[in-house]
This record gives sequence, structure tokens and C-alpha cells, in this order.
Amino acid sequence: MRKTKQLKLLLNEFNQKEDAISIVELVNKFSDKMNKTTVYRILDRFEKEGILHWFIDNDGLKRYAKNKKKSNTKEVHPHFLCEDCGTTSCIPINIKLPSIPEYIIKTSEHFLTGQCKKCLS
Amino acid sequence: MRKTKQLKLLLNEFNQKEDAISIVELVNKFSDKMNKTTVYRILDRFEKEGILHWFIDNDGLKRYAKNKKKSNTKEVHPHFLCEDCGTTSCIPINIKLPSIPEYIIKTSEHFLTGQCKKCLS
DNA sequence: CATCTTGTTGCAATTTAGTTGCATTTATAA
DNA sequence: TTATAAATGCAACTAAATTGCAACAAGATG
Repeated sequence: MRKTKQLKLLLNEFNQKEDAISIVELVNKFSDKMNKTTVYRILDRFEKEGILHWFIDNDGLKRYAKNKKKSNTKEVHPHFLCEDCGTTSCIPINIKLPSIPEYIIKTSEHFLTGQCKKCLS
Repeated sequence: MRKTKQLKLLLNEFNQKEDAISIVELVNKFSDKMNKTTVYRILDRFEKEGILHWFIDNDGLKRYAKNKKKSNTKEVHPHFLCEDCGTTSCIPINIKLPSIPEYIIKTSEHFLTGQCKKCLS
């Protein structure tokens, strides 16, 4: 991957905050810095490189978040949307893949909503 | 709710098969029987009546499935997409809401992929 | 340092899911 | 049978995401 200035801007964004960020949010934030197509493509590359992972949130919007360790396997942890502050974040707990009789489970997405610790304190 | 022929067609569809059906699928299947707007609106009514519930699948598509019992509260059970046969279904097990320290959990969506029992046997 | 190669970007056009307003139709209660 | 409110069809619209192609620029090579 070439270190273009657009790539650096996006990478920096994910290094600044831990939250999961929606593509729409990024496209708007950087609308004067880069084309929306570029945002989509860079995020796509980041995912393939194992830097980010993504999931579909409650609204059907795609969100990206940083991986803890570089890996190409999708991380298995819940994603949480706070109804109060609106931030979506990865919950750093290991969810054990549920075992269902007669099924083979390969991937698991867990999406939660409620109130986060910041908004409760 | 009036028993229109469009409503009966859709209701029949959900009575025929247990699987979760995407709106897109229904719009295509009944494109010569009713307008797509009608599909959206009838499904919306079914949900308000507690006949169906919905969730966003892996692709960001809205899917509807029958409720076991009539209720207006969202059911808490995992949804499963079989990679082989492509069907999405409700897994009839009770998922206990995960408890996360310092968080209040209100809703929980669990989306799984893998292979279903039909495809394994 | 200059130049070449190819990965990357911008732009415009397109696709697709989902929504809205309004005129018309139809289920059903009176 | 008729009135009326609910439901439908249609066309236009919004918004997310994708695609093709020409232009650009990172960084490797000489």
C-alpha cells in the first residue's frame, strides 16, 4: 500500500479514536480532502490488510473499527451502540461462539444497544 | 388490518416457510402481484401487529421472520445464515443478554453464519 | 536526479434499498 | 347499496454503495 496523504488522513482518524466509525461519517468529514469513492476504497484495503474490521450496524450502515492485533480473521466481540451519545464501540470481551446442535458456526456478530459507561457515570 | 389480496399473499408466504425473508426477495417474487411500496408497508404493519420481527443481515438487507408468539417486544434469539444453501433462519434458543460491567444492555442482535443442519446431513 | 510503472485517486454516472406524496381503489361497516 | 377510511399504485426522490475510465503521483529503478 502506498502511503498517500488520503490514506494517512484516514489511518490517523482511526488512531485518534477507538470508536467504530461509519463510512458516511468519514465521507462527510473528509469531503473537502478526498472523494467518497476513495474513502470506500481505502477502508476496503485496510480491511484486507487486517488493520480494520467492519460490521453492519442497526441502521444498516457499514462501520469500521481498528483491530487489536493484525489478523485476517474477523474478530469475535460484541459491538455496542449507546442510545444516549450515539457512539458505537467494540466491547473487549471474548464472546464464546454459541454451540448449536447440528450446526457449524463459522462467524458470529453480536450487536448491542443500551447505555455506555460514559453516559452512566 | 383489512384482508386485502396483497396481504394474504404475503402472509401465506411467511406461513409456507419458516425462514427469514428479505424484502428484496419478496418485492421481486411479487413484482407482478403488487407494488414494492405495498410490500414495504404490509411488512411494516405485520411488525407493528407482532406477527413478524425483523433484523439487518450480513449484507445490510432487512429481513423479516415470523414470531413464535404474538408479542410487540423484539424476540431475543440468534439469526443464522447458511453459507451453503443461503437460507437465513431464526435459531430457537434463548440467548441470555450478556452482562457487561458498567453498561446497560437494552437490545441484542446475534447474527451467525456457517452451515445449517440440512446442509450437513 | 530524472523517468517509468503501476497503484491510487477524482469524477461522473449508475445501481439498489428504502421512502414519500398524492390520486385512485377497495374492504368492510352502516 | 353506499359511504368512508384504509390500503394500494405510481412516480419521483433520497441515500448508500459501486463501477469505468482518464488523470495523477508514490516510490522503485537506472
